[in-house]
Amino acid sequence: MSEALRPMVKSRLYEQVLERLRAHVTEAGLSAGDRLPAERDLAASLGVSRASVKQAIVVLEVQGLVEARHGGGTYLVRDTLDVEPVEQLVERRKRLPEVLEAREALETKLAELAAERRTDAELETIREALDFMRDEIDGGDNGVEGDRRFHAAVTAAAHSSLLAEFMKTIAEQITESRTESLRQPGRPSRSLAQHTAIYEAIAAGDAKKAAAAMRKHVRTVAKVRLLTWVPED
Amino acid sequence: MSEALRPMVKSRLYEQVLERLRAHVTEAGLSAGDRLPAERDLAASLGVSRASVKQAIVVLEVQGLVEARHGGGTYLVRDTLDVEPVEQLVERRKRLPEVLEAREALETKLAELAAERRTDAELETIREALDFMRDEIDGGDNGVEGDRRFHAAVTAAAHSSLLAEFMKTIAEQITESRTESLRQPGRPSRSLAQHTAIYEAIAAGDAKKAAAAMRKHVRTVAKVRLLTWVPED
DNA sequence: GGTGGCCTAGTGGCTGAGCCACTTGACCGG
DNA sequence: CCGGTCAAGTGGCTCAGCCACTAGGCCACC
Repeated sequence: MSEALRPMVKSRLYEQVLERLRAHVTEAGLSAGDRLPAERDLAASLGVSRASVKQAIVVLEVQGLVEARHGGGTYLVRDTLDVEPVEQLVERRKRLPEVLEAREALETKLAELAAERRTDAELETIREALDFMRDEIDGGDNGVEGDRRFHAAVTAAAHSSLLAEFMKTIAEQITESRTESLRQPGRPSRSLAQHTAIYEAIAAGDAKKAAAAMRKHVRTVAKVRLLTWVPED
Repeated sequence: MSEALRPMVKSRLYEQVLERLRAHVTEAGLSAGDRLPAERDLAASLGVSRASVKQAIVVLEVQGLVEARHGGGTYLVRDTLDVEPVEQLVERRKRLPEVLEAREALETKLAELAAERRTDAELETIREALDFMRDEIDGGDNGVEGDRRFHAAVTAAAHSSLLAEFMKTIAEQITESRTESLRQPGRPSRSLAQHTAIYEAIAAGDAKKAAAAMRKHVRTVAKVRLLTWVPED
């Protein structure tokens, strides 16, 4: 596998402008309310066209970091142009332990809510996911798809779009840990048992037991993941 | 009152283009992988300059909704251009019950982690917040600022930037419920007692007890809030 | 019948010049 | 001192055009 299939992402010009802009704000020690240089000046000093500067400013505008006043200049909204969005936070691999903590917090509550609110149809969907996982495992697979469906179904049954949204932001990282966890010998069948326990608590409408079962399950996954954890960079 | 103080939010042109673009994708039934019309065609059919179309596309690009390939066209990454960011979700007032659910999920875990990880300095900060709240209440105030500081200190002591980030997205809503809760007669002193219990569990390093105390506290707040809850729109 | 190279139309990336609308602040007359 | 005016500065937007790159058809060659 050579470097032939490298990322090869040619940085767009406005991205470079963005970086220079952030650097400028930091170096010049600008803070909220301060005015940025005029677009024309920025274009000239950065050696790019005004259109490219404009694109960068538009990006900062939609991110709420800057406010452009027609005829009055462009102003900083915060003390920095650096964005620390959840997405970026999640990017860092070393944050995986944090992701698993967050998962425990969220899914425990989701299981509790699901036990209280699930409709019969939603319960059926959860059951189907469980069956699917069982079939996968019986067929020699590790049941990762059934696992995914199960948790998705529980999340849906909890009827909390806010918690669901939080889950979505860490979904990718969870997928990683799921795959890794289920690769451990003997894990799939034990995982199925844990899922079954969660299902039964939700079916019975026992919120407390559902939460406890989910917590136990998630902690098991986290433990496996942490054992194989190797700090990076 | 004339129309003099109209909304006055002059929508930037690229924002209008953005809307038209989203509408087009929906109406034309485009899905992931499909190609958008060429920039020149879009500019012509929307009656704007190519630069404005470009700004809109740049916005979609940084949001990861679209992928522009130099010389190869611009392609949809998902089935829609609509974004449902957490912020937007939180905006809706009717979601407040969900916010309180999320708060319980997050803060319970935060208290647990704080009990395990807090440094002595962080514990001291939590204690100071508690003292501050007591002084406020003794002075006839409702202790809302001390309350805020307390939860902020616990969040910091948990050392989980991801959970902290989630808390930040619902911070504003929590402030509302906090104020409303502490306005109830007799609430401030009872709230102080609950906070003290949380503090002691964290001080003792008892994660389980800290989580339980925090859960109880948050549920009390949620209950008050829900009692005064009046569905809107 | 492939197979590989070439060529061209189409497309995004970017520029430069320019006009308009709006803001700001200094200047001037009362 | 006040109020109006005006010019410079600034963002909003357009137009026309060049370049770099991609995709797909075409053709010569094997």
